[in-house]
Amino acid sequence: MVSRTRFDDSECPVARSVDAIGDWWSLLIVRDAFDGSRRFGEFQRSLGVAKNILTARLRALVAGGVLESVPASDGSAYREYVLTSKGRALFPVIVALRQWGEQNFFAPGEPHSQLVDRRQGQQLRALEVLSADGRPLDPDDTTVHKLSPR
Amino acid sequence: MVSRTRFDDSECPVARSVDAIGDWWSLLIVRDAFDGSRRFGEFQRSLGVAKNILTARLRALVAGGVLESVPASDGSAYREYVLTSKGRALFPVIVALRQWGEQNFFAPGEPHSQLVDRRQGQQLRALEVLSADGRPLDPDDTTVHKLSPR
DNA sequence: CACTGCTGGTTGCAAGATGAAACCAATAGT
DNA sequence: ACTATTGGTTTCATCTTGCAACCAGCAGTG
Repeated sequence: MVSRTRFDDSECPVARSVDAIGDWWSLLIVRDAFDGSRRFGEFQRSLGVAKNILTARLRALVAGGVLESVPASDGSAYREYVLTSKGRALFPVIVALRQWGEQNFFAPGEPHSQLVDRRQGQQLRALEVLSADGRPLDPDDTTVHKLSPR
Repeated sequence: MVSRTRFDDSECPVARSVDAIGDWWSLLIVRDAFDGSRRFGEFQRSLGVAKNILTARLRALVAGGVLESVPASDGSAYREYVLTSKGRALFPVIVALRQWGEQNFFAPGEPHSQLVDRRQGQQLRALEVLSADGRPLDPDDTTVHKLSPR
């Protein structure tokens, strides 16, 4: 069930990422994990996903090294699912999706959950794609080089 | 088939984004669009996806305002699919996924396609999540506020 | 114009994925 | 000791996916 290369386009890092995450539910699981969810039941109630699906996705995320299963922090005999460092590295992905959603799918003034800096309670700065020397880049300012050697 | 709210968690911008994109194929279509693909056949050859699936995804992306269908630029009677401004705004999402893939799914020195600054041919700077005043933020430095009023 | 191949699809069907619900074992609370 | 909760598994009906065959409209060729 590790399901190699659904997208055989695998010299592209985007395709490998997509393949590693698995599906949309998995991404929402990761989002909830960033937001503090750790237990099976928390994910299930938060997402409203069927339990068999959740089971499969959690297992896949653990197998893929995005989550790991650790003994529960409250001393009970249950287990918890926490982000690995690889999983935490998905932070910019989630933030990018969040900002795209905020900017395109909410009417002005429509309420929505908001990700804020814990220190100051402020909204985050919009992500910027920058060149090596710090210039902001549009899509048109970039090209893809196929198969770059080291 | 506009398929509203597969994820009823829809006060969350991440969920709305995910719902708007549709599925992984759609995301790879968008990636190819950033890389210059415009024609049905280009997407199909590049992705290796079944034609009926590609038809459905292109239609959904057009319906969702991510792509638009315009007369072909080469004077032929065919049509092309180009990113709208909403679609171009997905650039940070694609870049974030690409960087995550590069950093986690390629052995050092393993060749992969690379996104570079067209001006200087350099790799891009890694995306950073920043606070309003420009401090780099870890996941732990942030919290989600539910249902912020404007 | 006739012919031929490409482009951009549609349709039908088999196989796989998904989701709801029932069931269940182990744990925790009382 | 009893009961509720947690974290699943199993079953089954349904939806989605993907392959392959087919096809209509365009484009280039003689």
